[in-house]
Amino acid sequence: MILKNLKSKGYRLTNARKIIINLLLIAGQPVDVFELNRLLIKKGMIVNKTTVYREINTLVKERIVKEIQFKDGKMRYEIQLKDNHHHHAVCQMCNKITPVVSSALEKTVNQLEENIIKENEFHIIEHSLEFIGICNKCEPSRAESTGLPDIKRRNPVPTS
Amino acid sequence: MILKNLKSKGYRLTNARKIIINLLLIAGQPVDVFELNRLLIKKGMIVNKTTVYREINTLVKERIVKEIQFKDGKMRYEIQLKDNHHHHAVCQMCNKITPVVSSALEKTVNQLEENIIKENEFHIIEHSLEFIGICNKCEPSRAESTGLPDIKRRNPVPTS
DNA sequence: ATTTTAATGCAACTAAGTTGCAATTGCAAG
DNA sequence: CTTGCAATTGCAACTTAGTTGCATTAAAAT
Repeated sequence: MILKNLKSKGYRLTNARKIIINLLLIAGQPVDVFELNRLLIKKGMIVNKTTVYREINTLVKERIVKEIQFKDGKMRYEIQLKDNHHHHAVCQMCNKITPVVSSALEKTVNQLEENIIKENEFHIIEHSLEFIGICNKCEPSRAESTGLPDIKRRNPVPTS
Repeated sequence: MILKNLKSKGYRLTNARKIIINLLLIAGQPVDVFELNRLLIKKGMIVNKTTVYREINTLVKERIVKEIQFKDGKMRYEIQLKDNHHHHAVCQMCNKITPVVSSALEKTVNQLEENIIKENEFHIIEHSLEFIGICNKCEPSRAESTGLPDIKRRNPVPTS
């Protein structure tokens, strides 16, 4: 369906495009370009990084892929499946990503968006909500160590 | 109070530190390092970018400053005042930032966080919620133009 | 005033992402 | 199935945010 949709819009179904879409579908969680490249190589395909970036931007533009930023300075990408709106809980230490779904939350957020549109006169296109924390697996090691978590961020927060 | 707090923890009250804190207090909205530098120069202070980055990281570490990412590839920083938890609506076109406050939303999010902690066994430290859209001022020009908004992003989404 | 150590500046570096351009390749039409 | 054209790709060089090591400077405690 994704491919057909793209084709109908004049895009070509190139190898790179098809494989990238497939990998993102399989991934099931946000991946960065480095990871995507690793997956491509594993599939026996070497795709230039320029192409990967351009391809992803095309998919973002066509709203097939959604961009997500955690705090490590790189964009991550996730396939947008219909009726699959969700958020993420990210472990500061191991970067493990857990999807978070809550209809109650969506309801409140949608309500709020309507209010913002009315009151602040601001047209909202989308929102991004991320939870940052420490997963169960990393929690013990954090308690043991003298230091703070081995946060994988571009801008590391030093030990307090 | 911020300065006293820092001093009590063994930090020195250097010129750069004091001015940076002041500028962030005055700014009242998230600023990036480029902007912060501009403000410093306007105040007659030239501070090396390394120092600015290091200073901000110190303030983040001490939870005086909060990091926020929109989608233009640079971190923004905002002073954390107590009882001032809020979110942001960002205009894709002009990058104008509007604070969003909603006690209903906080309530729902806190509820959700408790559930995540219980069910997913994930310890949540913080969350980030941003609304992306188009402000009133930019909306007309968008309607007129053939193309998409002049999105100020590192990874621009081309016109469809 | 002296000393200690945090903070600073500098220059060189890293890494994510972009750009211009020439070469390649889908794919539609004949 | 060949041809032509525009979309796509690869490459190399570039941009920009942020980092690091190290020598120097400057708070502030004594």
